[in-house]
Parts: sequence; C-alpha cells; structure tokens
Amino acid sequence: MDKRLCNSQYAEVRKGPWTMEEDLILMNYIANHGEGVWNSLARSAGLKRTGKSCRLRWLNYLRPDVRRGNITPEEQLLIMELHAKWGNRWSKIAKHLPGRTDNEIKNYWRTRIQKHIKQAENMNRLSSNISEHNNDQQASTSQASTGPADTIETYSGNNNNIMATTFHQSTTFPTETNENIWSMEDLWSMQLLNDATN
DNA sequence: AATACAGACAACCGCATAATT
DNA sequence: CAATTATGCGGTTGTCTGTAT
Repeated sequence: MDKRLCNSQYAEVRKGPWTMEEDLILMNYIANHGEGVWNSLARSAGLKRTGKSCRLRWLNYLRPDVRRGNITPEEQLLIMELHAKWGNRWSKIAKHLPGRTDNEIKNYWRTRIQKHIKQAENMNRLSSNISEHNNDQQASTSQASTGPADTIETYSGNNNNIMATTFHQSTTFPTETNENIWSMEDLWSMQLLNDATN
C-alpha cells in the first residue's frame, strides 16, 4: 500500500465514542453489503474509523442480536461456572451466552464478580486471622463484619471454586441505564427507513 | 450548588494467529 | 515458504453518570 496515500487519507482517524450518524452509516453499509473485510468496509462506507473499530462497534453494540440489559442470575451463574472451567477465555464463555458479547462479560466480571471475590478474600483473611488469634475458642462467630449489604455470604477461599459464592440480592443487577444512548430500536428503525429510501 | 469520587461500560491497544499474496 | 495483511482475543484505559460530601 502507498504510504503517502495512507498519510494523507488516514491521517484523520476518528477515535472515541461513536456518534449516532456513524452508527447509522455502519449499520446501513452492513445491511447492504454484509459484514467482514473490515478495513475496506470502513473505507468504502466513508467512515473515518479503523476496521478494528468498526468490527468492535458492530459486534459489541450494533448487531441486531446483541442482548442488552441486565445479566440474569442464571447468566451470572453460568459465567461463574464457565470462568471456573476456562479462566479468562471471554469469547469462549460468550459463545455459551446467546446475545452476550465477550466484552460485556469481561466488564461484568471485572466490575462485579471480581470485586466480590476480593471482598471475600479479605474476609477470609480476616476470619483466618481471627481464628488464629482465638485459637482455643473455636467457632468464634463474632467476625467484625463491616457489613455492607453486598458482602458475600459464603466463599470457599479458592479462586477455582467461586461457585460456592452467593450474593445478597441487593448487590446485583442494577436497572438498565441506557438513557444516555439512543435506543437500538430507534437506530434500527432509522436504518430501515434509510434502507427503504435507497 | 459544587466538586470529588467510584462504578459501569464503551472503546482502544498490543499481541497472536489465520489467511492471503 | 516467507512476507504481508486481516482478524480475533484479552488486557487496559477513557469517558460518562450517579452518589456522597
């Protein structure tokens, strides 16, 4: 490829959050030409984005079968189960959760589950310290629980056995917060409108 | 009311691997 | 078969929003 061309043509590569307009262009283009060959797709569609960026946006957000909203308790359980089995193989895990993306699961793991594991480890350490200290007094149940509503009730102390972890209900599943983003229904209906006029 | 902080999520980056030339 | 390019994955960072002070 001609590097001089690259310099002039690709000097302005957009980064950061996608605009509604960009989303529409991408959706429209994929609806007409299909996905794949992302670099040339980005160019042909007239998007000042890298192919990588387009692919990511499509897979994680724009694809019609992406399921948005809260992770259900069943999904959470499945994630924990599969993570215990495979570790950080997010895309592999995502394949078992229809409509969920690897990115979403990864974020969910890092922001929610990992936090609880850390808390549990701390509590575990604390409790083992206490039991060491109170060597003779078995079953000293007066752990100095700092008691946030979302602390873990039980934990095996083993990262590979997170399944033993249970959460208070108040912890999990915040309500959906999509207000800052145009709804996918809007985008798709606009895309369809666009399509009809072409 | 202002602002500092934390949590959630979207997006980027670097690397490994697959596909193509 | 080597070099180049495209794709996919996982880690990390950036941005936005809600909450506490």
